[in-house]
Formats: sequence, structure tokens, C-alpha cells
Amino acid sequence: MAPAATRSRRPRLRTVELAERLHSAALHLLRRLRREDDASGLPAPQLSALSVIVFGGPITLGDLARAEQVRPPTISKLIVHLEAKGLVDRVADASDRRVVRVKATKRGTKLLHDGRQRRVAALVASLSALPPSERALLARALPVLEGISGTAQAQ
Amino acid sequence: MAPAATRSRRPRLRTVELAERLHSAALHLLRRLRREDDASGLPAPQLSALSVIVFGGPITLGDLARAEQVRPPTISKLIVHLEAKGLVDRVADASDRRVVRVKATKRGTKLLHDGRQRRVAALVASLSALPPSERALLARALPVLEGISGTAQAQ
DNA sequence: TCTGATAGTTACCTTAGCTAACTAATAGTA
DNA sequence: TACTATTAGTTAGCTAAGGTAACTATCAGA
Repeated sequence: MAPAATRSRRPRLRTVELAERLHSAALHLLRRLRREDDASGLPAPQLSALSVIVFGGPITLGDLARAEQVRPPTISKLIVHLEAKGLVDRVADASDRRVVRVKATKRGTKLLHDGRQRRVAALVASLSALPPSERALLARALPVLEGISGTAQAQ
Repeated sequence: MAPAATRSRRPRLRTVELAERLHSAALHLLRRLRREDDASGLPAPQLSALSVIVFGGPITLGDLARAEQVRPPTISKLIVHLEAKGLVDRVADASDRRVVRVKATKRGTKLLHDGRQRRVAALVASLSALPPSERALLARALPVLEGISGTAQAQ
């Protein structure tokens, strides 16, 4: 008998296989949706950083570097570009004059939301093609997925 | 009454909201798992290309460029680096002498599998902390997720 | 006030991405 | 057969993204 098959007809999915397939599915899903980003006219690293800035509110450069998993000088230069394009503003900290915060401008926020919408629209198209029962199953599993993803609230 | 709440007690998740939250969850999940890649000692673009080469078998440079959503010259140079590190080999095509195929070396395959394993191990840790019922729910929804992700078989 | 720690920036290097222009090979066709 | 067009990759030359090392400015404590 298969290792983990105890009570169900079909052997229960081992946790490792679940992890592997979940990882792979997430990878493929985002790879597909990434194609929509061309329309934004912004390089991927700038788009990613802008996303953190828009959703995370005014954020210090250090925190942004940690969020993007890059070194401080990388963020420093990236912000120069985003600022030059009028997508973010630097905001001085009142109590600590070392820190620099960045916040999205109206244009930056709009650019990001438009791009996000294109990605979501592509995903909606796929979801709409599903039978309602499968869509419902996905909806029930969503909170669990959000839990392991460390998704704070939504976004 | 809420727009889509027709029969269920809690309003049924609208497809757009499902798409938004699914997108966000996938984004956060991979952002978290990406931290494990430092240990590979390989830059992200090279790691990503190597993944396609390992799982996609010998592949032409053009197909690889399309898979990675970059232009041919980008892949051309990237392969120079992977080759210099002994992670991939160029293979000439017998019938068409224009095309160049690349395949992973033993070292390249091992490096990729080790890295993949680190990512999966991090995910397994999260999944193991879940109550079995939630893990089972995720497992049931997995095939649906794979369907919309365009995940060919597994990987 | 001095000392150490922290936040960013600057300098300088490699890698990653692009377009344009090129070589080499293939396929079709007069 | 030779001429043309197409296709696969590469080279050249640029900007952006990544890193480390070294720097400035500020803050927090002793």
C-alpha cells in the first residue's frame, strides 16, 4: 500500500509533494501573469519596488531594501530612477534626520494600480473559464494559502 | 444585500476578488521562498534560466529566451556565464547548424535541485504547521490551481 | 564630548536588459 | 544554379540592476 494512504480512496498527498506542486504552480502562474507588465513601460525591479511603496505606505529606504531583498545601494539608485520619472517622492523624517522615506505620487499609484489590474484581468479570464465548483473550491482554500504565504491582509 | 451573495450565508467570493487575493498570495509566497536562493550563490536570472534548462531538457536559445521573456542577446550572454561556471553545455543541432541547444551538466542539475529543495523545505515547514484539515483542503484545490497556472505536469 | 551604531550615499565593478547591426545557415524560387 | 528572404545566434554599445567597500551624517549612550 502507498505510504500515506490510510483512509481515503486516493492516497493522501504527502506534504512534500504538496509543497513541490504548490511551489511549481505559483511559479508558473506568476511567470504567465508577468507578461502583462510590459505594458507598464517600467522595468521589473522598479515595478516591484513601486508595489511595495504603494501598498506599504511611506517606507524607509532600509525597510524597502529588506523587503526587496537587495542591498541599500541598489535601492538608493532605483529610487533615483523612480523619482526622476515622477512616480515617488522622498519624505524627510521629522524626528530622525538620517532616514529617508519614500511615498508614491498620484501618478505612481495609478501606474501601479493599472498594471496590477492587467495582471488580475488575465487571471480573471482563466478563473472565469472554470466550472463554478472548481472556483468555489479555490475560494475555500484561499485563506489557507494566504496563511502560509504570509499575506498580511489582502492587497 | 451584497452583490454576489445569493444562497450561501457568507457572500460568495467574486471572481475579481478571488483573482486579486490569489495573485497577492502567490506573490508573497514566492517572495518569501526566494530568500532561500542566496545559498545557491547564483544570481536570480541565472538560477531561473537554469531551472528551465534542467526541467525543459535540451532547449534552443530562442525557446529559452521566450520562456524567460527576454530578448535573444540577453540569453546569449547569460549562457556564457552558466557555461563558464560549468553548469550547462552547448549542444550543436545535427540537422540545422544555426541552432544551439543547451543542456544542464551534472553539476548544474545538482545545484538546481539542491536550491529547489531548500525552497520546498521552507514551504514544507509552513505546511506542517497547518491543521491536517487545512492541508487537505489545499491538496484538493491544488489541481485547480495547477490548471489555471498552466503547469504542464508537475516538476 | 567622545565613541559606537545606524541610515544613506558615493565610487567602482560585474551582470542583466535592451536595440541595432551583423554573420551564418536554411528554405524557397526564378 | 544563383538569387532572395527568413531564421538563429552573436557582437557592439548603451542603460539599469546587483554587489562590496568606503564614505558622510546623524543619533544614542557613557
